[in-house]
Amino acid sequence: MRDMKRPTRKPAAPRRQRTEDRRPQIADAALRILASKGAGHLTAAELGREVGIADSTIFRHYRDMEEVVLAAIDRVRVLLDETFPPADGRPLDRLRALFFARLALMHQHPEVLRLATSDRLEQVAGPEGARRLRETIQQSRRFIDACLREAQVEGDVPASLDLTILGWVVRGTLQVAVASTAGPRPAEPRTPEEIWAVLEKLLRGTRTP
Amino acid sequence: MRDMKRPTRKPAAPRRQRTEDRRPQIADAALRILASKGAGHLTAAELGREVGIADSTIFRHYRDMEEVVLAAIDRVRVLLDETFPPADGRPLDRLRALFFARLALMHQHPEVLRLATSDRLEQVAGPEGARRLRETIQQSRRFIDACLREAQVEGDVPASLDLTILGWVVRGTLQVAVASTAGPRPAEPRTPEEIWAVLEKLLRGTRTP
Amino acid sequence: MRDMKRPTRKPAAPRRQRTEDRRPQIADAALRILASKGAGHLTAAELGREVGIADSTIFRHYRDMEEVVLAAIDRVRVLLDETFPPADGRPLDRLRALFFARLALMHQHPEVLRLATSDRLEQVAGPEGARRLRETIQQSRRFIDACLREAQVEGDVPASLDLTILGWVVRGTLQVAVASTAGPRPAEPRTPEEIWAVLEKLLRGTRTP
Amino acid sequence: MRDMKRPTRKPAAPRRQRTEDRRPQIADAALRILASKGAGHLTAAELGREVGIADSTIFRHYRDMEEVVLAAIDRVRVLLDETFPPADGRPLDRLRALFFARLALMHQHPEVLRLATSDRLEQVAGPEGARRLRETIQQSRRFIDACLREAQVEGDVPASLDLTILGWVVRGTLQVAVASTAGPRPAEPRTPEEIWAVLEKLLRGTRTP
DNA sequence: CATGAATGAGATTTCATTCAT
DNA sequence: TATGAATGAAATCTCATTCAT
Repeated sequence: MRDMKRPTRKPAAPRRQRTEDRRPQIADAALRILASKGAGHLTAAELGREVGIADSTIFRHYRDMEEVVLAAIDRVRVLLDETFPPADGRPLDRLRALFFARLALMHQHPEVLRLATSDRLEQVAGPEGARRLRETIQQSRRFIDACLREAQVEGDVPASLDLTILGWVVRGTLQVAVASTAGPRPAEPRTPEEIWAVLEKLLRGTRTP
Repeated sequence: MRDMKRPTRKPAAPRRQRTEDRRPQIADAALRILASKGAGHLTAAELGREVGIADSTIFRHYRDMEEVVLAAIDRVRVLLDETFPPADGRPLDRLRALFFARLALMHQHPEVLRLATSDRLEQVAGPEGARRLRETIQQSRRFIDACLREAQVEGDVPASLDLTILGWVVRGTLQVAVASTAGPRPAEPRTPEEIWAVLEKLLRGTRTP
Repeated sequence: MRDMKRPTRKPAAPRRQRTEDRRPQIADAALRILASKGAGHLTAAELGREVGIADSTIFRHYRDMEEVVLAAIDRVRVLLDETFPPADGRPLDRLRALFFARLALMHQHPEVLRLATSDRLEQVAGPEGARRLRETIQQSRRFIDACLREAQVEGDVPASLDLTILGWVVRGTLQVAVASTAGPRPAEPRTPEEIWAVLEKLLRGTRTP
Repeated sequence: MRDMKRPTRKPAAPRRQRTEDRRPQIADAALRILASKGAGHLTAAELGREVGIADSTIFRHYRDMEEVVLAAIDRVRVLLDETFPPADGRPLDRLRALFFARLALMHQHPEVLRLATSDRLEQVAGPEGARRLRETIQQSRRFIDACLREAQVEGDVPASLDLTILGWVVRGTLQVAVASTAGPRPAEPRTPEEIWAVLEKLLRGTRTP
């Protein structure tokens, strides 16, 4: 009710498309709504409006709303998966690559940011969605921890520091950095290079004798 | 009135309490629900069930649901406010004090964690709630930045490192640490001392000559 | 909800009064609300506010809201009853007296107007209230018809005219006159004398040879 | 969505009709309820029962209850508009035509009577409905006044009589006549001809020299 | 006598979902 | 494939009324 006038009508996508084409359209629309208006606005009606079809048509392509959310989550998972760099090279370089790829992804797809950090989505997505989301997050965690472990072995990062906690530092920094630089116009923009430079110095040890 | 049909009224049994007592009970229940089930489950019915009163009774104590959420937010704000240490002492000590206080708070009140990090609560809380929440978050940011700035001036933290980004590191670490150690049974528990030790070493510079 | 702010607090009548005193206060308040805001706003809460007591206190003095409305109706009935002039004198004079008394009453108690003409009140008041209301209206009808009948007998009004229809003319004129001159600031005010003059001329026959 | 619990959905049996058909059905039902049971009973549930659809279905065809009432009012307005006779002919003839048309309308559509005379509908209808209703009433007033003014000019009605008050007489008579002859079984039925005959004689002046 | 707390019924409205066309 | 009509469940909120204090 609050915001009743929504004149943004999509350009009326060509009618009658195949399910194979509609499904990603709907999942993307869900992602967009999730990002711009929040889970509370992700309704069949809103979704239909965004895609340019009737709300009831959603259910020709997905069994129910839960499936739609699941599909949206899976799109995020794919995008996030693509940010994992190849397993070769020096560990801190791999970590930097992930860092850059994540920041870039969040800039191109701010929707993903919301999904990835929204701890509440779990409840929207139901148990299955939560599971998949957790899985993806675990994957990131494992990748980061592996990099750090190797970096300690190779002496790039002081071996005296608790690995788990180092992982928290890296993940936390990434989270806040993404949240602080994505979005319409960040208050204090920093380039990925600047951010990584600081983080790498911290990890390597910054004190010169 | 309207209809004049007055069917069986139940004897209205249970507890009677004063509004002064009920209001915090309701606000706390809201916080608990928010934490355990998410904003989507924060309904008057659920709230009533949690408190042990009828859903309609909620509205004797709060004008509407928005006011309930606002009250819940304010409880969080008070708790968070209390974690700011006095402004004296060395900057990194002040930072550590905040760090410990926040971790302790989140252990005692895991609900707060959810609220404080839920980016979507804004939509639940409405514009006013969002404003208050942002205000509190800004406050933390400013406190941390001030500590880091002083620490740089005093030479505890390398002056060459970008202050803003350092702030992201600290806030991020705190966020992830809280999320990783609060909750029912954390996978890899760490004491606040351990966490802070790592973070402080990173900030001071860990490389020995 | 629409109009939430109602700063008009009554001067806080002395607390603790006897039922005998409270009952008329409540009935009058009901009348006032009915007049100013309509039947839809006649709620126990509003009533309590108007009287200066709690809503639940209403039910110490009246069994339920229906009784309150009934009491309000009875107050109107009393007021209307007092407008019936004595049965002596010439019939058109008696009619004029009623006319004047009714107009005066409606000016002093505009609430009455609303009640008396609100055909819908019947539904608010329930069957009993409707009955009493009809009774009062019947009384007026009979009085007017009696006057007109005698006037015809005495030759003041042409005997050729249908008595029933003449009654409709008189009652209709009275109704519209009251509605048009009562109220805050009537668009085209007329004095009772002016109104009656026209009506009497019509009844007596205005055509001069 | 929110909860994902999807209990037994009934097979959703009865009639399917187009919105174009449903809207007038609903508006008419509203009119009927308004007439028979009063504004207090005009609820979505009652409306649905009257039309034969679920209450929630109302809101597929009208945005909210206010729109329903507005639609009902507009139906009345159309019906009343159609009772205005063409502007030619002698003024008293035009007046008689309106008189007859109104009486006929009220016999065919007794609901209209209630709406047209319900002074409290304004609160049910909201400001916009009240405005439209007032507009229609003004229109009648102006038409009647114009007829009377011309009739005075042409000498059909004594010029000495106050025009405004004459208008009140005519409108009042029409109101009471309608109320007295419409409805299930009027106590003292009169034909439109009989009613008009009396009124016209009064207006023209009945006294023979 | 007075009140504040409590409540069940019901009103409006939203929403996911089904079904006939 | 697409849709509009229909629906039951649930959410928010109002209100008359009861009861313990």
